[in-house]
Amino acid sequence: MSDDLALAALAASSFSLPALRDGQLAGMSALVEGRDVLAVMPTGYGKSATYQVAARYLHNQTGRPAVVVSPLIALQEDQLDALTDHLGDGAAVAINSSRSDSQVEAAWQAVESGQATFLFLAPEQLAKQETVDRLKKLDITMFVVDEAHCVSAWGHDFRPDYLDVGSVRERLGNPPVVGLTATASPPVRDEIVDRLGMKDPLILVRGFDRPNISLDVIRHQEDKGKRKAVLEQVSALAKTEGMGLLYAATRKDTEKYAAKLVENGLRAEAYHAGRPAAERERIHQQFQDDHLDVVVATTAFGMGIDKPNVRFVVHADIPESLDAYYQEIGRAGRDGEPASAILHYRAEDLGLRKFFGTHAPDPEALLAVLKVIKNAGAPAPKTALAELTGFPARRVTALVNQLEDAGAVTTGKRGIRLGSKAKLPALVGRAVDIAEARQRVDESRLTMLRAYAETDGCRRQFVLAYFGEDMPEPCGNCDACIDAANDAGGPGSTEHLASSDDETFPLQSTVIHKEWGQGLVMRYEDDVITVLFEQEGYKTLSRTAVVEHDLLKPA
DNA sequence: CGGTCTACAGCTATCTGTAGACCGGTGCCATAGT
Repeated sequence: MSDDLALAALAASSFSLPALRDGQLAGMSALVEGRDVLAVMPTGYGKSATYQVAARYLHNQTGRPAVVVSPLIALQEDQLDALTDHLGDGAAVAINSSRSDSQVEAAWQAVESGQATFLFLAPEQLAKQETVDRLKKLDITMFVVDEAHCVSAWGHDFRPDYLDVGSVRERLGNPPVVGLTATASPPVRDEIVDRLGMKDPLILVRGFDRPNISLDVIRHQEDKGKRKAVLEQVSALAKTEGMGLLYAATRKDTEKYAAKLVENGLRAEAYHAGRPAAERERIHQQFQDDHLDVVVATTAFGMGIDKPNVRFVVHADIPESLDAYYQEIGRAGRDGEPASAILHYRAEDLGLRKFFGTHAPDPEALLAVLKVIKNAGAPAPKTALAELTGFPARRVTALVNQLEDAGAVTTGKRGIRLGSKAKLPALVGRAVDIAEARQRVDESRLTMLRAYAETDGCRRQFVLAYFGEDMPEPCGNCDACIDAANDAGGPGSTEHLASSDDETFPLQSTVIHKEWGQGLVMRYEDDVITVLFEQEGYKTLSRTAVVEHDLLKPA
């Protein structure tokens, strides 16, 4: 179509992209036509270009801007710089707490006058009604949510304003929405689609398999032994292979490992959110400039990193999910050259992750908020709820989110009001049920990480199945495959995958369990079937039991 | 939930073992005080 040609020409002339990759053009055309898009692509694949070219194209035609919701101010600044390079000064502006009042006003005027194509915001900015009102007048061409998995991972407790992003979109008159993320398993994808209120979205999943990254898991009994093994391995890798990342669960551990690595003669730095901003920036720069051998980091280090020559990513502790793990190891080997991902695993480390995980719902607090809303008799703004309940504003937001999930309240233009005529305790009950279901799903995601660490089958097949991708043959580039090759004198693994020999419940087919409801078949290994249920999360069933007791039915 | 830090007992060691308290990730933003 002529749109496609024009988009490709614009990508080449204004964004220095002479050739578009598979998926990019499809995403651009869909956006230009006003369709919602969810792009699941690795960093460096060109997710950003997809919406940027489309937004620029529409801006050229209409003079209207696009809004980009992005989680980190530092990331927004990087994007701003890149867009300024391509499109010139003033093509993109940002509104956040680092800007003075006059800078904020100038940014508004830049988009209102039609000069700027892009307006970047953190989701917290959207909590202000006047911001939403002013955005609405812009009649934006599209609503972009960058790092869209944050809607699922960060929304509920940590940055609750993420969960309101969908309702903001609605209040803006439902402009086309595009979600961008580098990693999302089926339940996370569903949650993004749901939270952002996407209708019949084009879902683009590209570049998932990273065959040049070898996968290894090293199991440990003792904490001491694990620490020693991590240090020895990272020292060896840094000396022979090149630079890499070491992820640890706590700030203190990053400091300890970094100090030991320096003792071993390596250029290593600890990176976590407790270090002063200037030091974090310095470490980041040294990393980019190849002046460090190892960055030892908490989860604080990562988003927006696109460095080609990271040769290894070692985890001293397990992350919270396979989604997080795959995102973190995906920072290795971007240049396509061989790289290693090694997970040091102790079953006891799951304890810390449970502690970090979602907290149990608090029925009394939920009821207190509902009572205040009911007594108000009119829509109540969040600030009023905080005052009346005595809870901090953030806690109110988290509680309201839980109530909103249950349909107990709705957020409108003037504030929050009851969304149901049912009795308050019944509404609280519903909210508690939903929050508990979420907790079960979170715990099952952790269980899947454990299963990855403990499987004897091909690890890449396991990971790809988790993301809903079928990989018929074992990869030959993970510890399980290499062990199997050594044992049997040939390639292959103990993995048993059902592709054609199990017609009843094929991979990715929908099944029904009488207690757990509808689910998606994710994986087969020996006698075990893994099914992802909406309310329960990942469950494993014995194939023999399924057959004998007729536990599953095709949907 | 597990790791680590602190206090103190034991009984005279500038020491060693251990019970029990305490702590643990990610970043917006607003607001108070120099």
